[in-house]
Amino acid sequence: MNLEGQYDPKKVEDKMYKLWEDSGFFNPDNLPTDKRGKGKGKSFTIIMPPANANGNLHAGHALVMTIEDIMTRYKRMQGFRALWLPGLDHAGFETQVVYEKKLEKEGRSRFKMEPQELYNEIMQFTLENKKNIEGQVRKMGASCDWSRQKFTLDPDIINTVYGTFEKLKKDGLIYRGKKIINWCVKHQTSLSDLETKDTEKVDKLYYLKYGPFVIATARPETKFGDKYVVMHPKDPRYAQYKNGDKLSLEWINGPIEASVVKDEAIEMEFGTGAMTITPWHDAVDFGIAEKHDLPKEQIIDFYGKLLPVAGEFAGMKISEARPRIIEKLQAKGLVEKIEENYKHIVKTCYKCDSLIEPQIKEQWFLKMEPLAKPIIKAIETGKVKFIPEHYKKISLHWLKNIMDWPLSRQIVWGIPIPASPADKPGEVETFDTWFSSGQWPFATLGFPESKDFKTFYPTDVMETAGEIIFFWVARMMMLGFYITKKLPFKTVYLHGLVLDAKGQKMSKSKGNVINPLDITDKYGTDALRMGLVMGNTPGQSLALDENKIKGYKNFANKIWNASKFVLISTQNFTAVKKVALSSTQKEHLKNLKTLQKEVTKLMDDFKFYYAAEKIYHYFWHEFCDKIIEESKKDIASHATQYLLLEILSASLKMLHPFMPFITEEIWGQLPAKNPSTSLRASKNLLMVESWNTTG
RNA sequence: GGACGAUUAGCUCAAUUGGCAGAGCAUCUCAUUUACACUGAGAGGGUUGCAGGUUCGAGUCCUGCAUCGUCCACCA
Repeated sequence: MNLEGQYDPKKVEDKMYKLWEDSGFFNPDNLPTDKRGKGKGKSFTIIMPPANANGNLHAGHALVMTIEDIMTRYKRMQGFRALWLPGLDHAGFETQVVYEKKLEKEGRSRFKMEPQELYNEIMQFTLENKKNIEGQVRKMGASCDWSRQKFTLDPDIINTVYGTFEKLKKDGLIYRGKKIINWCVKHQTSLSDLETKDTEKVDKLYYLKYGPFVIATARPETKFGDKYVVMHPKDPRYAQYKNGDKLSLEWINGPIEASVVKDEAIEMEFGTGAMTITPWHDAVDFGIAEKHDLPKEQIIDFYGKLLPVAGEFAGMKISEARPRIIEKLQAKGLVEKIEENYKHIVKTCYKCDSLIEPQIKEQWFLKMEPLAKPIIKAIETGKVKFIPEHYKKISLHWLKNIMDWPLSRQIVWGIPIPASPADKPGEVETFDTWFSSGQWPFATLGFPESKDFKTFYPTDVMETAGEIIFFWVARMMMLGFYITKKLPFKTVYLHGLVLDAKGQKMSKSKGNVINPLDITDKYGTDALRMGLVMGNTPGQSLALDENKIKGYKNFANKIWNASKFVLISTQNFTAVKKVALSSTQKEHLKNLKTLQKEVTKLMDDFKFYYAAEKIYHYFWHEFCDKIIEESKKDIASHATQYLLLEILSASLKMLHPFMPFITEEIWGQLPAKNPSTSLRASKNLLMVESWNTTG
């Protein structure tokens, strides 16, 4: 009897993980083939969202590991050939940003480094993190198949990515366009719309005299080249002006000739209802210029400084130039009024919060509409199931309004875009990192020829954060379907954010970050896993309270002690053919079976929070508080001992997906295979035991 | 401006899809070494955000409103 004292996770976890890993059962090819369960050797696949190899495991990862491990262990016990394929993402821009911060601390800068030198350093950094994260994933008890682990920069993955790019090109879906993009001046790269965020800013709104018109602008520094004044065709105030009218007027640096353009894009209510356009530095203006075939001129360079067109202001930064330009305009009597406290929304870089400067740049774009079409249909006809369901609407809305995807990033850390005629010789152009991760399910399984692809694709469940539904999930569906003609997964399960105990978003600046490894150290992995799954409905954010986890540590100890009692009390238990159960005992077994059915259904419905609660409640308040207490009256009875062993073993099975370490440890100490009960402990690991086989 | 979610015990959340509103934590009372004090027995705590409607029956379905949150599109 080794169940001494209290449950000590430290004595069990590392040892147990090694035992599992050495068993080879994380690899579905090694699973026992004599399964009788529901799965009967069918495959079950989850591709792990590849963790960014640029830091440590955070609470969100811990949640991913917990939910996906629960699914995988459950299906494995049901007799499926369960594959959970782990991976890591080079996470292009994200990682480069992390590394740049590191460089900054060391007083260095990426712009003073040779691209290859920078690439090599980041690779080194990434490989170190990769090792780190692999250890942390193991610590969470993840039963994933390490032999199939993939990294987004593996040669075969890169090949797949290039193959997709070629095919897209051949089908006319890739084009090189000179379009307006989001430019981060600090990071010196373009960003997709998803990589920018909106920030409210208070500025001044300047009303400037532009010939007979008054135009409102918050950005006078972009106005040097403005030669078109636009108004709504139905605006009665400007009825006298016709599209194409020319007029001469005095502007910032002298007289110019301007033309009138009429366009519905103008809001009559805003400002004066008339505006000039700067197609190079504003998305709306760009659209108007495209529509009317107007010339576009760059005013601000890629470092945020004014170009020679600004005359005396050339070379100045925006912040420096703006007040001086206004001074000059005031001196010329061209400022009608200045509205203070003008609140508006500006785009900022989602990493560094600096203002996005829209720029026109030649880039690779992917036409999304043809890719989105079949996915819209698939979602509408229910070919893919969303959990929770409302993500269906969210996805459809996005897909139906989809924009072309700018694929180019001006960073070294990533997969280089092949044969890229970059704007300047020597300029780097790599794929947006989501272009490679968007191909993850089929790329990791070795599309098109490998046996794995044929066996495990399409995958069963894509479990990831609701936050990245557009970034990743939608794109995986589009690229996956485009390449393989099949949707990459049948079910999308989206979890919410993990928040701190007060429901606040965790952030380094707030200092409320909960490190899952600290929790594991303090309370054990099983307790953390329970804390992450209990009360966690899909899609909803979860407040992670340390007290809650402490409660599940107590539960682990409860399991430990109850098992101890059962094992000590049944030391002399011997098998007989017929067990003479009392009617109460029969009732207990019947209730157990009912519970098994309920839990199985809840697991099948992805209601892990509810299944966990059922088992928890049953084990503690039914088995421990009632059945064990009752048993003390006639603990010597054969039937009583049989009942205790039966319920204990069935409970361990149901608990295993949630609390794998403690249940496996106790399972190993149950009496050896016994023909009169369903116990068959000595040969098999619990992780490959059959899910429901009591009675 | 559009969409989506949330609103249930002091706190965090359930309620297996229309059938007796329930858990954990917290609080209070009792038990005092029991397999387990990381414990046990019990108690208090609710007009399910508001106003209507459908129904034998509504936390659940319908309509409107309020508050909080998230996402999308945007005004120079």
